[in-house]
Amino acid sequence: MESLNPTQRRLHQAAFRLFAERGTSQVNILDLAQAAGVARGTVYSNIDNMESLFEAVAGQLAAEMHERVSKSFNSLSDPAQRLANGIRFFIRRAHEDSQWGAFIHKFAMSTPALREMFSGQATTDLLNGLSSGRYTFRQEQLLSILTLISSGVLGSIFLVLEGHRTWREAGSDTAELVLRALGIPPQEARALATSELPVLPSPD
Amino acid sequence: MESLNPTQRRLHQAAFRLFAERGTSQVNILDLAQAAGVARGTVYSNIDNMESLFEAVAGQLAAEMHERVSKSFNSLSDPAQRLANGIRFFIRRAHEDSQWGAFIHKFAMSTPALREMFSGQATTDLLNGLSSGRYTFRQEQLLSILTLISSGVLGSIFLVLEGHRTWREAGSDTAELVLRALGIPPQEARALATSELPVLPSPD
DNA sequence: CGCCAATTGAACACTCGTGTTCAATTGGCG
DNA sequence: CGCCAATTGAACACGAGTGTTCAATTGGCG
Repeated sequence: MESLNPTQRRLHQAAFRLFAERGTSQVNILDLAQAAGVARGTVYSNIDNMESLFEAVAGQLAAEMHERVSKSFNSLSDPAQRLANGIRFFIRRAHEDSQWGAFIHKFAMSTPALREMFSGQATTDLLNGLSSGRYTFRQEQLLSILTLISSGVLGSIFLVLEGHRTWREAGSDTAELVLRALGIPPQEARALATSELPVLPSPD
Repeated sequence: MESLNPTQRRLHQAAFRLFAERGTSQVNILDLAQAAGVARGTVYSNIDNMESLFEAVAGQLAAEMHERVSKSFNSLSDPAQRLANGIRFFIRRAHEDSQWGAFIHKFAMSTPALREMFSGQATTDLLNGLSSGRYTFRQEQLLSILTLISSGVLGSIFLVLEGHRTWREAGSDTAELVLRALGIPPQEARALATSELPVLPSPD
């Protein structure tokens, strides 16, 4: 992952936009060149192929989001509050940057870097919450729970992108439902899910 | 939706298989012809184009599943038991017929017929359960709940297809978590989610 | 100013897929 | 047996995209 020159940066940004809007298979070299404001020849001399470009873009997005969420979690110790906030961070960001949302919604499950972004932090938090008695579930269910959370967040992002719900509604609903599923009492689940949501820290 | 002659039936079956395995954009006419054991010319004289073929296949699948699930529900009045069974029907079937599972997982959200299959029955059951006091959620949350259920089932199907969990585990976990999210007491949620699951009735 | 690396954009040769046409073949049925 | 509709498979004419090459142009910098 060499650092990028200005032309490569423009290509990556344009690629991100096009992938988000159309999906990988609908983006060709000419589109990319035009979107980046660059000649076709320049594309070939700056990237290897679409596939590695996609991996690079997805990896960058995953790393950036993971870092910002982790940073925000430094000041939170309660696993349930972290989970409620994590869920809402993703949903709010999808609303604030619909290209980001569309990209996540399309590709979150399709490449390891993005899957990891979703479940990495959550896994340890779930286990912490379980051993501290905050959650009540059986440990064998961990994978099913992670899946429900990831899928649920993606579904909510879709809802928000389509305009069926606001990010606040979708975010707090999803967080509340997940917490209830994990054994948090309804009233507390609701409080955690509707608490003030901090600004996501900026990356380095 | 004219009824199909034998050649068309073979084409639809082959298309179903290929769509499930590769996704729509990776299936071309020649592949389809070979998979159906038919000449390329025969394809063109039996179907209009890939898109309408896909719609037909998806519509047929949705109608068949919807009918079978509805039939099974005739003998169940408890909305929570219906929901637990509905969730597990989908997950078990994905296991028993992995092509079916792959098809659903890829396309469940991409065409109206399949979306309807997922949420049609569930909507009325959720509202019944709410007004009968079986569930505790706020009515504005209905859409978020439907999304969580649909997404969760799809995620579980993926887990089962990948071999990360058995259908029994994924099915009962998902049903249990959803019921808990809806306010069913944990112990009862578990009982409903692990109850004997009837055979899915055959279509007409 | 003049150098040099990067960019430009046209031209090529290629692959793969679509959709059409059509003469020849097949096979089920009266 | 012979008819006729369906199937076959090859041949066409396209269009779209890939990846390469390269002479000409640009523009930042010493």
